[in-house]
Amino acid sequence: MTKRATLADVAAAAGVSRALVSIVMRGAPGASKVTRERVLAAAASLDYRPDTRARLLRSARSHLLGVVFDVDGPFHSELVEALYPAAAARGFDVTLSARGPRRDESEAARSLLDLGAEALLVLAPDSTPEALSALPVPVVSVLQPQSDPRLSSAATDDAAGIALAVEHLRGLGHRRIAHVDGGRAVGSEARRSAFARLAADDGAEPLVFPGGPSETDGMGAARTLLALQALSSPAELPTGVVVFNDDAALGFLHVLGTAGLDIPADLSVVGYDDSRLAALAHVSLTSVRQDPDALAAAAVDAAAAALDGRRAHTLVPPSLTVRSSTGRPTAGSRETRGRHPSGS
Amino acid sequence: MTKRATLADVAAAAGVSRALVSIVMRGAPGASKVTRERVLAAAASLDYRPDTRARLLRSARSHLLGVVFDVDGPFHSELVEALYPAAAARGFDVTLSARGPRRDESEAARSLLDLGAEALLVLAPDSTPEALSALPVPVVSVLQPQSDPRLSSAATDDAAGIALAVEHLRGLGHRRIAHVDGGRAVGSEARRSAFARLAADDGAEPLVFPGGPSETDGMGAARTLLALQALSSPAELPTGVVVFNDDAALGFLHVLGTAGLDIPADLSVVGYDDSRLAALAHVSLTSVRQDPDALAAAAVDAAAAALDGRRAHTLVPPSLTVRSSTGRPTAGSRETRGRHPSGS
DNA sequence: GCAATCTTCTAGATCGTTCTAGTCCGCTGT
DNA sequence: ACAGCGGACTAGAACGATCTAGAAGATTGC
Repeated sequence: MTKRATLADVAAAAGVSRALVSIVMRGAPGASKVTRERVLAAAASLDYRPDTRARLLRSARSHLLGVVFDVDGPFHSELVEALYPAAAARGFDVTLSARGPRRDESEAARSLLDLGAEALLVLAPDSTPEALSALPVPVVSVLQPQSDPRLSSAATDDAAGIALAVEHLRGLGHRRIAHVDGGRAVGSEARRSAFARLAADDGAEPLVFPGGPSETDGMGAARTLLALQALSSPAELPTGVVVFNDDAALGFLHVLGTAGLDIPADLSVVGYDDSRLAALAHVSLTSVRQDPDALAAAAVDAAAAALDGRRAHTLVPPSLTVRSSTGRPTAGSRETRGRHPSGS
Repeated sequence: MTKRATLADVAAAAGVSRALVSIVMRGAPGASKVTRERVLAAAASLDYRPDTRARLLRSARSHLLGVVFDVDGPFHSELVEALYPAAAARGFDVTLSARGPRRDESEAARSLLDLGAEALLVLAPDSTPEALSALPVPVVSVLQPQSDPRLSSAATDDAAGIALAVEHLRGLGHRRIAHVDGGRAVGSEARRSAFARLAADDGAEPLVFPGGPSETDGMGAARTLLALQALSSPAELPTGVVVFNDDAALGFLHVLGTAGLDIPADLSVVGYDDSRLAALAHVSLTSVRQDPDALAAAAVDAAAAALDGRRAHTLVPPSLTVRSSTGRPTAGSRETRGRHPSGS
């Protein structure tokens, strides 16, 4: 377990000063081509790696991005992984801090600041814009758009995502399309109002069921739908549903499945996030997919811009992953089999 | 955006030297009670927080633990969250680095070393023991037991976990119990041999289906079982199955469910990890639960011991979360309904 | 031929801590 | 009375990098 090499070691090996080695390692101007190569060779032979701690301590710019994420937030894992190459490509390092039931956002943020992060990327922040902008470094709200001029943001265009889902269903022939919303969850309002706008464009009354971000919320919405089904005429019932996210969609599907509905023959369901869950064979949920690489690039760019004093608010277009929870509506299929078939 | 306070600021405010403030902040001996309180009051009024970078740079012991985890590894998220309080209780800070399809273990480890981590906790390492022990700091293998004397480890007692599952099934009245193994996945060998030992104790031939860690692997094992079912007499078929992990169990359940089997009437299934998946209402899988707090505490203790030159190898007992994928065997239920009922 | 300029390089200060090696002071024991 | 001791405190070096200011040598301008 030998000690790691320092700038001074490399300098001695190459026969130059420490300052010059620093210049070469940073790729800064001020070194001739030949010495540059000599220094790099010496560094390589000593297996030199700059010490992040010392670099952070001294330099005004630390080039370290702090990322606050949820340990099991939907889509967070894909995004975190995409952030590493995106940051590296722009000359940043990345350090992570997890938020969770036992560790809140401000605590996670503080520990990143102590490590010297010069900007923070907060994935789906749950603090207020005031609290975020009070931090002593620029903050980028990722996955949640922000209008606050003191913050930056990089998020998916939720209106476009809802539109993709609705247009997919319309293209399949669905005419009555409902939305199960996200309650008071982050992003719920944007998706709900986008849905309402689309329905209005079509001249229809928007059909929105109250929901939420969790499986349980989806199950509640499904029970509401079943109750409605017992009262209304089939022509008024939706044949396609866009659910707030995959978790809720899963609960929604579960209740309808045990009630005997056939998916997608009786009802087409679209989720949101294209999470691991949606891809399971057992679930196979058509879902709106957010683009992790584009979001990561936009987030890092926003951080870089914020460090130069400019605020950026980027919206990234989503795509749609079609699986087997959506299909053409089969008119009247429910009547032929009775309203509450007791599937077992 | 005012600059953050330093030791010197606190020292000036309290009318003492920087060194004494340092002593007080670290809780080190060498300060009288009255000045200690005066310094703490000054620090609080200035909202002083020690700068991790400078502290790391100067002190031999950095008290920083680096954690390498999988962005979507089963159980990793729970464990990561449990690590924060466990480390804090022992005077360590935690910093994370994600491993994933696009970022390998050694790269993740290197970035932690550059930040000054004095020991590494690697969750379910995929490098060889040689590679891990070649790192210049102590390494703790978490979730995977190690026999290598150069490493430490903190893992769940897989033999006990398999025993819990098997005994649960036996207690329900199951006599023929099978295992779907994890193929070449981490931990598969331990669980398979534990299962074989239990079967041998019972005087039975161990019934092991080749599987793997993924949903697809579980689906394959289920098809093997269905093929066997078409050939054998019912008395020879298993009524209970212990699957390598929850992901595989999910695929296993999916194929059997679409083939018309009733779970748990026809077959009881136990998973492993008690992941978020298992808890979904849609799945409701009985599963072996690993204890995140106990594992986190053992892992941090192992790191602390390793820093003192001692190696520790801890096994933590698991528990069983019983859900609705297991129940009493209903003798002959399959015969009365035919072998391949076409459920829909 | 001499000053001005550019390029290449270096010495030394600096970031905010911790650590080492003291100083100062009051107390004790003989 | 004086060495010895331990508790409270401090000055200044150190950690490993970056940054500022400036020196040495080559090149250019007039």
